[in-house]
Amino acid sequence: MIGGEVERELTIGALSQRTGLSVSAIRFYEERGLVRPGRNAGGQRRFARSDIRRLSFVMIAQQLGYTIAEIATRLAELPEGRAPNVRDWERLASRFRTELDARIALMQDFRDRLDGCIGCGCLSLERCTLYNPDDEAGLKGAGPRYLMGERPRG
Amino acid sequence: MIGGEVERELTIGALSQRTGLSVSAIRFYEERGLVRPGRNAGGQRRFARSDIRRLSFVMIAQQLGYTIAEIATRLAELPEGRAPNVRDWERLASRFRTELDARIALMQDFRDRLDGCIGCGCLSLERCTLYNPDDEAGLKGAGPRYLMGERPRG
DNA sequence: GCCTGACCTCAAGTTTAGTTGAGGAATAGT
DNA sequence: ACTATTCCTCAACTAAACTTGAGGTCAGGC
Repeated sequence: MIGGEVERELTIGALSQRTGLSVSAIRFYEERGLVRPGRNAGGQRRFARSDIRRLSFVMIAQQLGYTIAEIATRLAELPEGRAPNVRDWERLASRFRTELDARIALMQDFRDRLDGCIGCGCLSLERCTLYNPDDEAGLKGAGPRYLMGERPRG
Repeated sequence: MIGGEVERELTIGALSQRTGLSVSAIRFYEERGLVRPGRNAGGQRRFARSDIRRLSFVMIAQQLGYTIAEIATRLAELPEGRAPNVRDWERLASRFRTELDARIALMQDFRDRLDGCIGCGCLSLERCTLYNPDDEAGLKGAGPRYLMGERPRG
């Protein structure tokens, strides 16, 4: 059994290799509650194979602009005790997809408005639709970056 | 002349109101080279009206995931001495639009792959197309977040 | 049995993008 | 002239998301 293909649990190093995440990042994610590995007799972390998928999800969501805290909230929808099954993931993915669709639409809208606005020479970008798309306060300069369509709550 | 509609230059407070950015953020942007206001006799900043547009651009680009440093690079394409004209902005906007299009395409691609992958139950997300779209190393966990399609250079 | 490499904890450092506050000067309105 | 804003600088603080380092333990191959 060279290579241990059939192993049920993964060390942090193995998980790191599978996901591409650094070991320190995985430990950090554990601290933030994104994964909950068990421990072996010697106190070393042992991850479930399903954590590969869990961390993949984390990476995807991060690229989409979600913060660790927000992702933790999403992942909280997954079952606690047992490994998540296909249905669990599907549910998560479908909500996610909806958000992704919305974000894409927003981005397209944005691009179109950019076309009509920055390149128009109207010299009134300040009053243009770009910053008051829907009578909302638009961007706030407060705090670190929010991605498009993101809105700090609280 | 109530309201001073015809004034040529803006104080930092006026610029703040026009853009929605905080005064401290504008000062910070100056420090990072995104704007280069002049000073009046008393040492106070005086901004060109075109800086409204400049900062609007900064805000848009930021929402799209660009860092301040990257935005500074983009803005460096604008002329130094004179106020940028419509052509200058058009050039900037058209490159920007190209990038935006690419990003939207990537996001759509991503969404489609997400559909086929996270919800598929194949249990092999780890080897799926999501992380090796084009034989590139995919995501690196190194350093603070990169947005989709972003690639740390250097 | 030993040694190397992987793992452990905990504290401190890093980067990005700002905000907050102290202490003081300039401007605007009356 | 007086006073309330607004502005100035500079230093320090914040938050997110990690990384790095010190000092020490565990596991597996020979």
